[in-house]
Formats: sequence, C-alpha cells, structure tokens
Amino acid sequence: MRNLYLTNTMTRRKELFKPIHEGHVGMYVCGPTVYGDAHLGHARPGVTYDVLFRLLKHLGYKVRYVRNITDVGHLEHDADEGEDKIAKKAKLEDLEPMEVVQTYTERYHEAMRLLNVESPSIEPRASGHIIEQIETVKKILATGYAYESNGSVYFDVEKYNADHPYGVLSGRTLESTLEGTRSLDGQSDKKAPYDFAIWKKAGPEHIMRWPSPWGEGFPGWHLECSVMGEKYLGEEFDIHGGGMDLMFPHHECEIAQNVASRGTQGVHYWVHNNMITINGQKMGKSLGNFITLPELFAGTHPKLERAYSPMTIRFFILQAHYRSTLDFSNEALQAAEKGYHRLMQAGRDLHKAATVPGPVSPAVTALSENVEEALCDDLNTPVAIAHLFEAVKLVNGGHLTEGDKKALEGLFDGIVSGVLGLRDEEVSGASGKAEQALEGVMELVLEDRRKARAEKNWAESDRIRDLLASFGITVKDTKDGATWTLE
RNA sequence: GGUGCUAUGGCCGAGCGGUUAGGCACAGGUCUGCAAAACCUGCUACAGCGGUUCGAUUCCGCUUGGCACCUCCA
Repeated sequence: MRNLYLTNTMTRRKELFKPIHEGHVGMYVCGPTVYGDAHLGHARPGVTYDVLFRLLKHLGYKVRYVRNITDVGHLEHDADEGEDKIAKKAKLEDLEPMEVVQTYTERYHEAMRLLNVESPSIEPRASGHIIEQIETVKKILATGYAYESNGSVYFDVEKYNADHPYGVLSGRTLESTLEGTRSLDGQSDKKAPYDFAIWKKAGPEHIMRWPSPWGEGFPGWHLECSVMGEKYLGEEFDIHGGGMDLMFPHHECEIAQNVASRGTQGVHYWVHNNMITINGQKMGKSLGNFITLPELFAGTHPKLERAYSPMTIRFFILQAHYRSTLDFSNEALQAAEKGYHRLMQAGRDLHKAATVPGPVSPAVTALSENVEEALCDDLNTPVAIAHLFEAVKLVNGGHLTEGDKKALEGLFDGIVSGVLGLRDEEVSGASGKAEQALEGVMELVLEDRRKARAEKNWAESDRIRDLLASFGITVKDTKDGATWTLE
C-alpha cells in the first residue's frame, strides 16, 4: 500500500498515516448545522473529506466515515439564556424545529449529491444521541472535571488544565485564552469565563429540550462530536476533520471532554481545511457575505455574473490545496470552468483515440505515478491536477500506444472520476427518451447540413447552425464531421 | 491584547536551497468557407530591508500589508 502523508494539526507537521487497525480507517468530520442552506463554505469540507474518503478507499482501506448533522442547535452565546439557532429560526418561520431540520437536511443532501460528494458511512444526528450525551456528562461529573450550576453542567477548565494541558491543539494556554476575552456581565453560572457548557438548562422559551438528571435542558455545544465519534468509531480513532474555524474552541473542547470522560484524546490525526474567502474575507453566515450553493448553481446572487455548475465548483475547490484559503471571484470560477471542461473533453476524446500497438510508454507511467504521489502527499490535489493536464496534452497530441490508452483510461476512471470525483456533466443523465429522440433528430438535421456544405452552400449551412444555436445547441465542425452540444 | 497563518507573474493557484508547476487570460501561428474547438510558440514571478550560504523565491531576523481564531460559524 502506498504511503499516505497528512498534515496533523496537533503536531503542525506532515506525518505518515498509520491506522490503528491495519487496513481499516475510522474518520469523523464535523458536519453542518442545519438551520439554513449550505453555502460555498460548506462545499469545501464536503469536497475535501470526500476526496480523502475516496483516496483511502482507492488505496485499499476499509473506511468508516462518520459525518454528523447538528440538529440540536448551538448556543447563540452565553448571555442568551439558551436560545439556540434552530429554535430561533423555527419561531421566525413559525415552524417546528424539526421541520426546519428536515428541510435543510434534505437541501444539504441535495447540494452534496450535486457536488458528487459520496454519502458518509454513518450520518448521526445530535438529537438522536441525547441519552449518550447525558451519560457522558455523568461520566465527566464523576471524574470531577465538571460541576453543576443552576440546572446546567459546566466543564471545569481550570481543574482540567491542572492535570492535562488545555489548548494543545490550538497552541493556546489558559492564560492566553483569558486575554481579550469579552467577559459578559453578571448572570453567568460559570466559575470561570473559559468554562463551557456540557449540559445547558432550557429556559421557558426554549423549544428543544430533554429531561435530564439536572432538569430539562439540552446538550452543550461541543459534546455531540465527542459522543458520536466514540459511539461509532471507538474510544480512539484515526482521523478527525473539520474547518479551521472549529479548531478553537470546538475541537479543543472535544479533546478535553474525551480525556475527562474516557482518559484519552481519542484522535490520532487532526485534519483541518481552510476557509473560502470572498474579497479576501471569510465567507460566513454572520458576515452576510455568503453565497449559498443553490444560488451558485442557479446564478441568482448579485455577486454572480452567471451560474456555475456543481462540477465547476468542485474543480475550483480541488485546484487549491485544502490547507490554503481560496478566494472566490467570478474570474477564478470561470477559469476553473474552462479547465474543467478541457479535462473532461480529453477524457471523452481518449475513448475515441486511435492507437498504435505497443506497451505503456515511460512518460505515461511516470505521469500516473506522479498523480498518485501528489494525492498521497497531504492530498495535494492542485499538483495532481497539474499532472493530469500533462495527460490532456498527451491525449490531444495523439500517437498513443494501446498500453498508453489503457493506462490513461485507468487514470481517468480511477483518479479523475474515482478519487477526485469529477464527473462529466455533459455525458451524465442523457439517457432519457427525449434525449434519444433529440439524438435522432440531430442526426437528420446535421445530415442535411452536411449535404449543403458538400455543395458549398454556406448560407444554408450557417442558417442551420444559427437556428440550432437559438435553441441552445452549439454545432462545431471538425475534420471528422460536425459535433453538437446542448446548452 | 493573545494565538496562529500568509504575502508568488494580468487573474486563480502549486512548489522548492541551484533545474518548466498547472489552469485561465493575452499575443503570434497551424487548421478552417466562416465560427468554434484543437494543437504549436511566446509571456519567467516570487512584498521590502538585512543575515546565513558557493548559491535563496525557498532558511533566519526585522519592516510593511493581509487573513483567521479568541463569540455561533465549514
């Protein structure tokens, strides 16, 4: 099995990946909070960890990939007396919270499906694991790293820090955490500002609530990932992924909870994807500068010059390394679109390519090797894609041997489609009756046009082409005859 | 204020102590009735100032700029 290297945020270094159980990988990724449409920012971890998931399988691992759905809602902030995002949205739209959850979960799934993101092995919901979360709260209370206060349970960070360093992942110390902390006046039940809730008392206006030994309430913000990760992947598992913005406090708190409840940090490799920015600034709900995925696919947003297809978005994301920020612009998206089309066209041409007898040439072997090596070098998709464009040149240049063709086809099927998850949008889904009928009609029309061209009747030839163009059909004349594409 | 990241050619975006990233755009050419596509050729950058080195865009320091986290956030 080829060596895979991943940058582990815990050590800030690229490390050789060694799974706990040979041949098996457990991977947990923080999924979305389903209180609104997924935006471009959500596409990044979706695609990044999808590629990691696919790559691990490609390398021969059996992978269990867990990506949660947060449907309990996080606290807005501590002063809010427990009103959470999902409950707030529900009141706003006069819906049951679970109705909101249902709607946006389905919309999230649809967006991921369009992006060709494979379903995870397990997609647990926080609301389905309240009992397990309560059990974990009890455990942490029993170990003494939490205290109950006025119906809520808080994690005692100071006590924990005395025994185990708090902040190992983000490189913070307890003192530095205090610096510049905005202390909220009065009414806090917490002993210290850096303590965080693992169980929160529900105020009367709070709709989502469950009974517990500490009264009615709901689980704390960071608890679900600790609990569901342990439940489905074990006390220790291989990879935990998520956005860099979750590093602190979310993942830091997860580690503290893990150590407090089961005596181990639990995660061997922390992987963090960077943010997508718009005009150099992070794209986010709270900043109001985000573009949702449905808007992107439809082109309905003031910042969009036009619509961009899901595969264009996927290619756009893959052209940058997952640990770098990626800046959104129409120009960048259009460049990605062209590059994506060029790659797909080469894939199509490859199947039709004429060959000469012979084995694989060294250039093609090296190329395939380079692509795999790039992917295994901390998921370096931009370099992998750069090498794939060498393949494009080879295909376009002709002179392929039979061996070359076979190897390149393997590269396109195995890597481009299989690992990078780039599917050809022009080919897929053209199997309906209407499409087949159109195919037949087009043959007739182009045959007429061919006759006109044979007689050098350019006026008629152009008339047909212009007419077809008005229906959204583009005709191109090549040496081997005319080809057409719809839209 | 604390913690961390970053500064690459017209744009996006890799990488590296000495050798071409790649895509897009642009210019010229081949092909073509035209258009489109395709192919060929050209376009050589690494914030500023010091230092280490035979040699730095790549390592170190400083300066300047940008970003993220410290509050929910992918």
